[in-house]
Amino acid sequence: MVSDKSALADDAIAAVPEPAPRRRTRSGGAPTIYDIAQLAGVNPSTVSRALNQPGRINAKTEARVRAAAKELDYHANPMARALPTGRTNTLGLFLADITNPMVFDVVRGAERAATAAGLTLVIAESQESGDLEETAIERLLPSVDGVVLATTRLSDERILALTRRKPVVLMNREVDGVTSVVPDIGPGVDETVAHLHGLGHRSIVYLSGPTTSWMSGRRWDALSASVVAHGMSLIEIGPNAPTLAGGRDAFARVQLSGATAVVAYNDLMAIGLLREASLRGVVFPDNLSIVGFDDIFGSDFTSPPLTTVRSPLLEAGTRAVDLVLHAITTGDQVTPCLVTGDLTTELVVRGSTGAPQAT
Amino acid sequence: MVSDKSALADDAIAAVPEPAPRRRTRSGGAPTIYDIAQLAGVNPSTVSRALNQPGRINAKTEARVRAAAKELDYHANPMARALPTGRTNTLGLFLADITNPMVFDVVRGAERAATAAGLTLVIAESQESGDLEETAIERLLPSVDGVVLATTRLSDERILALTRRKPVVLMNREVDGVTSVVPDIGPGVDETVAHLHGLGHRSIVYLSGPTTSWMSGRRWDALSASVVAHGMSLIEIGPNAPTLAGGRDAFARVQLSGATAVVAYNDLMAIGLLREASLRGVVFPDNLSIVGFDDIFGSDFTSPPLTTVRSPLLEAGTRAVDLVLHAITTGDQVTPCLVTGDLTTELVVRGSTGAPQAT
DNA sequence: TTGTACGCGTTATCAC
DNA sequence: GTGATAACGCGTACAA
Repeated sequence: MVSDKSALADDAIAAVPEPAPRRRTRSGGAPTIYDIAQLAGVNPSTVSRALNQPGRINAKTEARVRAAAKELDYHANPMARALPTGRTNTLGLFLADITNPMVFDVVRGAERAATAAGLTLVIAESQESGDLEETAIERLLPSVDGVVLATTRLSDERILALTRRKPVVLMNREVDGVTSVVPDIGPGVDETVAHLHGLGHRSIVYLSGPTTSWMSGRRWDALSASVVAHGMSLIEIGPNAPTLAGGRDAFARVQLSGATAVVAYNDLMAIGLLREASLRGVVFPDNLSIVGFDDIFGSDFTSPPLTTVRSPLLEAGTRAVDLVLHAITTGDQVTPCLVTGDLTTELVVRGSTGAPQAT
Repeated sequence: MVSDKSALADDAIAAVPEPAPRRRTRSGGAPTIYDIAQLAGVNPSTVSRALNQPGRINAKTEARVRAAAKELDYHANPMARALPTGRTNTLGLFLADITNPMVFDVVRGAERAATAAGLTLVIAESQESGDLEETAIERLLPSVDGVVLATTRLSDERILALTRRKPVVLMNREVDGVTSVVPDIGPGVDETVAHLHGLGHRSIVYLSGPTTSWMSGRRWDALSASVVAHGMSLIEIGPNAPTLAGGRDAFARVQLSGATAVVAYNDLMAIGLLREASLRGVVFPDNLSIVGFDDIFGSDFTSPPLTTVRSPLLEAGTRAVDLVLHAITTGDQVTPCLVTGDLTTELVVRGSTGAPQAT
């Protein structure tokens, strides 16, 4: 059920030296504190102390223990350690799609905070599948001290249920009773609408993401509000896959709509649309203006470069992990909250937007 | 040391309903088979069997156990399970830089193979730091059944040492005694050199990556061999950081060298150089031709689009995990080998290469 | 079919 | 300062 030999067959396989012998101790497993204890002539519990509470033990004994540990290439088993302590020193970051460059900054921010706290960050992604996400979380949850759901596709109920098992922080989504970090899209969206209005556009098409994306809904809401304030109109085309292909496939409908300005749910879609439109002879920004969200890797080297709403994703990732850490250290007794304040968005104007030219 | 309260202060924090109560059983921890046993009126070991060996137990008892488990929202603790069995059903994928789009396909390939085998893939990245990689591996190794090192910065010795602890498969690198998966760069490089030669170039500059990158050295070797065969010359500029910035920063030296054609260690560097050069007035491909490696996300929408050597990264990721799986199931008694055969590379010609124009 | 008892590697709580 | 011993949650021979 696991793998077949064919993986090893028929290829250009060059045999190499000796198949290194694994393991070197009695039980056949990795060296344990018992092995060290025996080698150093002390009690296993002394070994544990020597390694975890430096100084609180006879210097000579400690040295002997450390020497033995080094010789055996000993490494504490985190799982055995987690059993009595209940702590794994590990944090889980769950992503829906690791091939969306938008996660770069989230990961980096989370990593920075985790590393600073001496914790290891493990990343799992679900390929946009709620089921895969479900099982990944189920498997990993007991092995981590806390969790950040960066772009979850789970239902509100499932998320709330997780909350009762481990500290959970949500990103880019709000669920009642769950701590979450979501940048304030208001400023960026207002800038966008004002920018388009100033260029002469009177109507905007919103290319929405998946219906399971909470953030896609919020961006629509923010656009709606802002558009009204500017006396403009707004129509939705969607839902679409939040990918290059999703944007590309929406081109026909966009053209049919006669839109002069499109705001896409994210940069991937915006770029997908922009490239397909260019291929079909659309001239940017004369015939069409496009705005995306996230300011991802690559959004500044399309032709023309993409105007987009930038979010402080690195900050957000850091903040999310900090909140998990806080929940862990305070014994999980933290009031669910929504962090939004200084995480604001801004419009980055590039070449994909301009005044509509009468045809 | 872990986090300060400031993370929670001063921001726009909206308090939300009840801080959900965590945990619901005696010991204060997550529900265990003991809780289920008590609720179902059976022995803990019966619970274990009912859950792991469906059918091999009284149907009525099993039903009762399952009902109790569902009611308590029971989830087996993978760490406690791993202790007696020695298996975690988890694979580790280690990356040097998750912000390099080159990892997209590697991750997807690895995920596909892991999921097919019923295992969960956890990803860890080291931000190009050998030390961070070291500690991440140290922490995670005991918690996984096997490991894929996709772009490791570890020394040969350290890698070989890991081999003695858990099944390890290397990607994009060869180390004596370690199983590895490395695409055959020969064809792609030969095509590249022939392509440039055909355009009229007589000299090539190689923008090398970090000295810790094994693959950077191999690409140099392959270029050397091919260049000689074509009666061309080759010079190296480097080492450089394998990033956009690395390519950008190399521009001055490239210009100084008077090169007409540059082959960069990877697409990130190629794109960085291309963009900087464009900014400085270089006209592509008349003044300069650039070729990258990997065919990453975004390499097809630079101006001009990037000519690059594509590797079967998805295939390679799948293959690497299959090999780990094989090592696990056969009890680790696998001869180290090198898979290279059907993993071949090819040149993707785009607009960044052309005939050099006399100035 | 089900219960008993032990081990997995570590930490923590006792004595000494 | 150090040694013995009991958990931690689960799997599993072995006995019943």
